[in-house]
Amino acid sequence: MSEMSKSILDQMLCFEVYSTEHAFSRLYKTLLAPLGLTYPQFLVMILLWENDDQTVNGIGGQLGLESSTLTPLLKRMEKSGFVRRQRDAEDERRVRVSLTETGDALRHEAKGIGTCVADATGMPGAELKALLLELRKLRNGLATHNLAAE
Amino acid sequence: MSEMSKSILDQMLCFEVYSTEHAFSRLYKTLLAPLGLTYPQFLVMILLWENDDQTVNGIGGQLGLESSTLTPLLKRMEKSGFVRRQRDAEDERRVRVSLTETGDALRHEAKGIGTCVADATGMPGAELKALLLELRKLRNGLATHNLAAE
DNA sequence: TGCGATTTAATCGCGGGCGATTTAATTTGA
DNA sequence: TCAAATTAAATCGCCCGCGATTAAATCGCA
Repeated sequence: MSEMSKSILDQMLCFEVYSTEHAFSRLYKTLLAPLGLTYPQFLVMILLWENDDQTVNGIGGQLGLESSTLTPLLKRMEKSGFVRRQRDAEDERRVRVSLTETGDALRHEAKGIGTCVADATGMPGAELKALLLELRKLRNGLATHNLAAE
Repeated sequence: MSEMSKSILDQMLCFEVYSTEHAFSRLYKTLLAPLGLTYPQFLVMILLWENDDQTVNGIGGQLGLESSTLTPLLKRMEKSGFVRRQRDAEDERRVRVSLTETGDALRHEAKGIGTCVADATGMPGAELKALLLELRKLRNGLATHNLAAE
């Protein structure tokens, strides 16, 4: 596959990214179901565990999600009892999202998940790390292009 | 970042895959909108352009999608006039999906898209190819694990 | 032969995901 | 000062994605 055209390469790459994401999603679904979290909800939790009390846009910026996606998602998380949503007193346009006791405690139950997934990949840490960096490069390239188009 | 734990690595990797997929999806959306296709619909078209007249399960197997996802998607594609859906006379359980004239002709209009995306990545072909192989490895690892869990 | 098991799509309900639009709060600047 | 521009979330309609279930056709085997 050395004389492959760029466009065929792209076709295969977009397919790989597409199906790898689905594979991750499926794996996480089974691991997260006992905790009562979905995969995107888990990503939000990771951000909040790292840095509690963030705005909707703040979270959206890090995950690349619009408020039209996040608002209903956060409402479901609120209903599940993991987060609180309250208007910022300083700036009433903003909604601040923060962990409840339950949400904070969930951190410990989620402890083993990462290692479990890393093992499921069947790839050594060094290789995963290299892949991570390549993906970041790719994403930055695409993001730059998406921005330029506006 | 050399003494990173496997679970942190996993967190970052799943995030990268997640957001890279979204970045691809957004880019394709803008490119495909003029053709009247969505990104998953485009993936189906690629399969049919390569190999016309496939069953729902055949397509689903290649894309990793369930009939519960494909049936409505294919119905929308049929309504758009790109494919035909008809019961297989040999085996009435099967539904065969085939290109219409319009769908086949669309192949030419989609010509430039691959190159366009490959350019948008801002990465040289060799690097993309290497990334492709790494992703395939990762996906196969995850898929194997998902199967083993059943 | 005929009946239970299997296979194939379709359906349903729910949770994402986004573009376009709306509403409300804040900022800007004439 | 105060009206226009901007910003933050929310809402709406549509498309995807899956698990669970269903309906129908086929297969397999006693």
